[in-house]
Amino acid sequence: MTESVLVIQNVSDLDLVQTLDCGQSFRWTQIADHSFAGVAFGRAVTVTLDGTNLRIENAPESDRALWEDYFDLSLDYGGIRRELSALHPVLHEAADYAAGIRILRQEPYEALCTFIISQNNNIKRIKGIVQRLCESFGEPLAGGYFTFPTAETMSLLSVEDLAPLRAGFRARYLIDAAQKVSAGEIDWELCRTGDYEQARRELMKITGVGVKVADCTLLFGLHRVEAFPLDVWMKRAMERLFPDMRPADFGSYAGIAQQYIFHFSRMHPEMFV
DNA sequence: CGCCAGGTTGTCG
DNA sequence: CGACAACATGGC
Repeated sequence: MTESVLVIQNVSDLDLVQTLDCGQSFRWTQIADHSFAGVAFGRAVTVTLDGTNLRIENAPESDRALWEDYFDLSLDYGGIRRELSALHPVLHEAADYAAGIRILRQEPYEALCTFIISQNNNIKRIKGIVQRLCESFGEPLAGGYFTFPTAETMSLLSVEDLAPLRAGFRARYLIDAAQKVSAGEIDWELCRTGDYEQARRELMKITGVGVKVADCTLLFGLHRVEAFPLDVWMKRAMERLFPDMRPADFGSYAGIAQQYIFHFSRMHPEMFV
């Protein structure tokens, strides 16, 4: 079998562990120090960072733009980090600590579903449910991987069909999301480019999607980098580390600041005891 | 065994 | 509005 390798050169501000294992995507498995295996856009690949070379195995040259886009390589994270660091000394510290995080440009429906699953749940178990969802209803790929199931496929399922996932009370939310998305009731273009509050309300038409799941979907699925999702970690961090800051104070790249703070906080739980 | 997890919903005051 | 229990499941 022929193995195609795509190499993207001169990549900066990227740490695969920080980016792929920081709770924005639940589809990647670490297989070596700087190497992950996973699926995005229906393509199963292995990604490895050798210095400033990002190697993507099992990817044809024609997918170069797709992977550059997925890892958000056209955005100047160094510049954004300097801008954010000037806002607050603790944000400066968090940004330095998490400097290798990039906001992935995931598929909107996949981001929506995985963050529906994330509610009142832990990352380990979220990954398990997502994996069972793909194995059960996605399309098989080489190497034992599976695509993320489409909204159309999932819209034909019932809550009982999802029982093997052990998603609990979230199962009916997934079905509602699949039905509304497949029926065209969710305007992705509005979510991507419309007024932020309107985009939020668009997603909150789905049962089980509140403010936080909407914010995560907009940030990780539609690259609305002004989104500032507030989960339990972020609420603690805002109280303890940024008592003088409001979410709006973080500006148009608030979502990137949010990821820096989220990762920094999660890696330093002793700060919140 | 009890607490908690990248929350949302429904209900009650 | 704001507070608060219920919701399934399983890791620790």
